[in-house]
Amino acid sequence: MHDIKWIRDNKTLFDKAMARRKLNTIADQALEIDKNRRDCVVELQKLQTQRNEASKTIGNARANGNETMANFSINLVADIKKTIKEGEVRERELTSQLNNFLLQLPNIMFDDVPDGADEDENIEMHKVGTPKKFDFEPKQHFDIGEDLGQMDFEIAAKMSGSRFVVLKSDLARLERALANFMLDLHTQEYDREEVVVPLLVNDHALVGTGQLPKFEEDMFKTTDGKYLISTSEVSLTNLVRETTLAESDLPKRYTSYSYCFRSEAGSAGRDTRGMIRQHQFSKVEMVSITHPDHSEAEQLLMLEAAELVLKRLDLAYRVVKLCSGDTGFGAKRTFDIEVWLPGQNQYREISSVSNCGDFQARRMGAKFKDTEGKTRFLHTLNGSGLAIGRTIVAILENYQTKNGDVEIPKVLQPYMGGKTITNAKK
RNA sequence: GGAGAGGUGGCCGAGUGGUCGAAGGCGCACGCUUGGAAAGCGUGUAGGCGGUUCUCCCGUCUCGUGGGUUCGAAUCCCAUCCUCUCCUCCA
Repeated sequence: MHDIKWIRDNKTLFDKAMARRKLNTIADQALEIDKNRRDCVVELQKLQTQRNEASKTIGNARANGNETMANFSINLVADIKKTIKEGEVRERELTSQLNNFLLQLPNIMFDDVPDGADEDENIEMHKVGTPKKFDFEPKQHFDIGEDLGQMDFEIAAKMSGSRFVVLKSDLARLERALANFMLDLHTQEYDREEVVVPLLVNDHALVGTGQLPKFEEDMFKTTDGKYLISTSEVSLTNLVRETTLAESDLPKRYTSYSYCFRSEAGSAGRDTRGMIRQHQFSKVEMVSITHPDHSEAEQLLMLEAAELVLKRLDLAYRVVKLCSGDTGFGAKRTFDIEVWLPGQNQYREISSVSNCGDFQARRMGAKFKDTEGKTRFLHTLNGSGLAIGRTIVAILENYQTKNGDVEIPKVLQPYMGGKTITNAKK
C-alpha cells in the first residue's frame, strides 16, 4: 500500500511508476478522494472543537451555579452533535473509499527492473551448469514417475479432480528428503528460524501480503470465510503484523516447509499434464524482515541461498530478472530461478525471490523503532527455497537413466537411504 | 457444543462516570556516577489523522471493533470479533 502523503508530494513520479504497471491517471483519482476526505476532516474537527469547548462550559457553569448558561450550552452541544454524526459517517466512507482504492494499486518497481510485456522480456542474469546431454531421448517427469509406478494422476483425479497427484514409495520419500535437505541448509547455513505456520488464514492476513483484495479468485476459500494459503510467504510475513520491533531485533529470517494451495483460475490449458502446476504443492519458503537500508543486500543473500540448493543438487539453472510485465503485484523487484528440464528441453521456474520494500509492511502495520526513536515501516522479502514439486520434476528428468531408473543426487542420499529409485515390481 | 473470565501504550499492568492519553514497572534513549562496565540516581519515551509560520507548535481521534446511554465513558448498556479457564468432544 502506498503512502497518500507521498503521492501528494510526488504526483508525477507516482504516475510514472504506475504507468509501468499499465495504470494511468492514478494520482489524480487518489488525490481527489484524498481532497474530499481532508476537507471533511477539517470540517469535522472544527465541530468537535466547538463541542468540546461547549462541554467544558457546561461543567464550569454548573460549578458556578449558572444554570442558564449551562442549559444554553447543553442545547448548543445537542445541535453540534447531530452535525458531527453526519460528518463522522462521511469521513468513514471517504476513508474506506481511499483505502480500498490504494489497496488495489501494485507496488512501485525499482528503476533497474526492465520494461517489458511478459516473461519473454525477462532478462537473463547468469547461467550455472550446463544442460545435461543424454544418449537417449529423455522422458518427461510424468512418464518417468508413472513408469516407476510411484506417481499416480488417475487415482488423484478420482478423489480430488484434476491438478492433483499421488506420490508413493521413494517418490513420496523424496518429497520428505528434499524438505529436510532444504530446511537444514537454510537453518544451518543461513541462520533462518524454522517455523510451522497455519495453512488457513483470515482475510486480513491476505490483505497484508497483497493477495487480497485483488486476487481472490486465485485462492481457495472455506465456508467460514478463511483461505488456504497460496504460499507460506503469507503466514511467515504475517508473523510481524501489527508489531513494532526494536532495530536490534533485525533482521528476522524465517523458513518454513508447507503446503500451498492455488485455484489456478485463469490457467486453464497450461501445464495440464504432470506436476508442474497443481492445486496443492509443497514448498520451502524463506521470508526476511529487514531494516529499509538492508533489504537490497538481503534479496541477494536470499537468491544466493536458493541457488545453493540447486548447486548442491547439481542441477543446471539460470537466473532471470523479471521485467515489469511479469513482476508480481507486491514486488519492487523479482529474480526467478529457472531449472533445466531435459524432458521439456527448456528452463522452468523453480524459485522466485522478491523484495517488497515497505509495501506489505504498510498493509499490515509492521514497524520498528530506529535508533533515533522514530517509528518506521519494515521491509519484507520472500523467496522459494525451493518449490518441492518442481524440484522432484527436475530431479526425475535430470537424473533419469536409460533403463527408467532415477539416480539420487549425492546430497540427498543420506536422506533417502539409497542411491537409486527403481520400479520394484519390474 | 456448554459455563465462566478477559481484551488498556514496545511489553507487563493499575484504573468501574468528569482536569485519564491514561498510575506503576519493564524495556529503550540521554545525562550523572565509574579507570571501564554493572548497579544506582535523574530526565525523557504511545499511535493514527489533519492543520501549520513544517526538525517547533496546534487541533482531533484512539483503552479489540461497531452501536447506545450521558452535558461528559477506558469506566455503564447492547452487539460483534478474538483470547484464556473449566466441562464435553477429539487427532
